[in-house]
Amino acid sequence: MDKGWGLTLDTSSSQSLPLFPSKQPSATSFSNDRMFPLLGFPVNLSRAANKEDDDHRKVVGEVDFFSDRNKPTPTPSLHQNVKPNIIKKEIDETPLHVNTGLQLLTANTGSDQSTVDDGVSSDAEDKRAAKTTELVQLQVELQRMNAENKKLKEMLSHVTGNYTALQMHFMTLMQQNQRTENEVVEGKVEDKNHGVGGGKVARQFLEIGPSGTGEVDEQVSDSSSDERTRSSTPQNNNNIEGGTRDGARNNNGKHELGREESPESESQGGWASNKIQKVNPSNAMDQSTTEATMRKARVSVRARSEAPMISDGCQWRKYGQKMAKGNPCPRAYYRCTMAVGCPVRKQVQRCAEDKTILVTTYEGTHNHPLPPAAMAMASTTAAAASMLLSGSMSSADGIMNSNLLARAILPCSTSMATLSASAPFPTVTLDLTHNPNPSQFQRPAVPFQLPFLPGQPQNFGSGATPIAQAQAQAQALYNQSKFSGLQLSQEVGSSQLAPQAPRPPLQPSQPPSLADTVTAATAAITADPNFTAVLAAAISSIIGGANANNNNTSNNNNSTSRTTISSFSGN
DNA sequence: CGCTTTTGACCTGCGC
DNA sequence: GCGCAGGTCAAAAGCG
Repeated sequence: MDKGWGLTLDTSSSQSLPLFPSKQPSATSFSNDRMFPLLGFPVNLSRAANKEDDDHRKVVGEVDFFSDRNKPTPTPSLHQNVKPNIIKKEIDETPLHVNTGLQLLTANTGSDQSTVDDGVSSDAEDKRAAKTTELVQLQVELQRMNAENKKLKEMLSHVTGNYTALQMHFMTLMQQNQRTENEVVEGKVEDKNHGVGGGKVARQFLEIGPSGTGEVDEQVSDSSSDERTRSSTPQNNNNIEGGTRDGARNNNGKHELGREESPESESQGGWASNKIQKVNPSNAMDQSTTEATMRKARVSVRARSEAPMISDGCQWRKYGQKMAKGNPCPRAYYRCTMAVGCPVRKQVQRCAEDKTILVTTYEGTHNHPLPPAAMAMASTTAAAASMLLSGSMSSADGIMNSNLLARAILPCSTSMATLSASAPFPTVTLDLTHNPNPSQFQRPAVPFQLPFLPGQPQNFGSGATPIAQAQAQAQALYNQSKFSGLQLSQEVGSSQLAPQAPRPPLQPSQPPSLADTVTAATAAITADPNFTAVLAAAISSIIGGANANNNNTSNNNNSTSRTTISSFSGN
């Protein structure tokens, strides 16, 4: 189910794992307790018990020595010899334990007994006996709750540890993947600079090999061997002319060699899924299969926008446009131009049903440093792809992950995450076209904890607390999104914001106007690359998102979380 | 002049 | 085998 990582969290129900108990109207309620860090776990750190204990003291005729409410009891005669100061001192010297009001009750019991000792009537004795019995019961209950509390904390610690390990494992995999891609590109550039031919032809020559047989070229670094393995298909053995062609399409009618000159098709596969299916069934099959699946993963974002293309912080170059069947709007193909050989591509097309909806589909991982804004989207796509593929490869269509993903995304973005691992390309679709919930819009559900410095280098993979980084970023960027997004919405509405037009600096002081239309706001938010940071954080902090969702479940159910498994057609 | 966009042609996979 | 649709390429055109 979950790749056997040793951590299974069924976030669909909070009953199976009582980590997050809701408020209970018992004498040991957590109602006045502090929230446990990270997960909102309630912990009773107060000396004085909560309101119920307070009420209980009133019932048993106790004196509240911890407040200014030291009023005479209803039976002052019973307390005339009581010395509050002495009792308070006694209580203060009583060792305190976290999560318990036992000592207090014990002290109060003693005080109560000392008070009752002065009484002589049988009624008083009966009452005292009843109170004593009740107090004993309360003490037992408190002890039980203490034990349960301790167990819960242990469970929480265990789960947190597992989650941290899982998070680090995920980040390690992401870094390795990124490093491999960088090595691939660097190897190509190095080969190209060595002057064997030049340009595309040289690269093709090197990648195919001097003989043009598609065999492994010794001049190419080991890091790129897998890509050659992918391109060195049995069919490539027939492409003898591959090494002599002039860079145009080869005579064999096989365009795959011509695509080899496109590094993105190799390192990431790009949209050229056909190549991936030609992997040589050798011992590299297992590795390449996983990588190929990784390369095929897509992240699609549906958003209302009047702009021709959403601004995601990257530089794109349009390399093609096609009319897709069933859609009068053309589909544009872009590739990232921020670095030579960046494998990331995206498709942009308007929805046929609603032309105000812009569908942007990303594939691949950047192999170069990114600005923070672009980092957000890159992290989002990478994390979403990894999340999607981790489910598609091991579980039934990533149902579990789809739940987690949607739960993580939805509280922040009011979007609908649709995952499809059974489609030709495993695709996660973030539908941002639904009406946002104002309450969610204003308050991120992810429990942000750390301050965010916009100027700080953002490295999702190196920090010991990547989740905290992501959360912090999400908090800050989310706030920025609320401002800059609305600011952009005005531009969109007035001047039809041009794609990739330089955006004015953020103006946090500008008051957000939630009275804008939903369409304009969504379009603006989507156009703002900062928005994607929220998604990145949400995906990265998948568990946190689940917890947040869990909290939402216990507090309110106004989340419009909806997870569906569908077949993404790409249109 | 260099970069980007446009656009027609080509290639591949898939279904019939 | 043929046609269709998706995806890509590269020459030509456009633009600053």
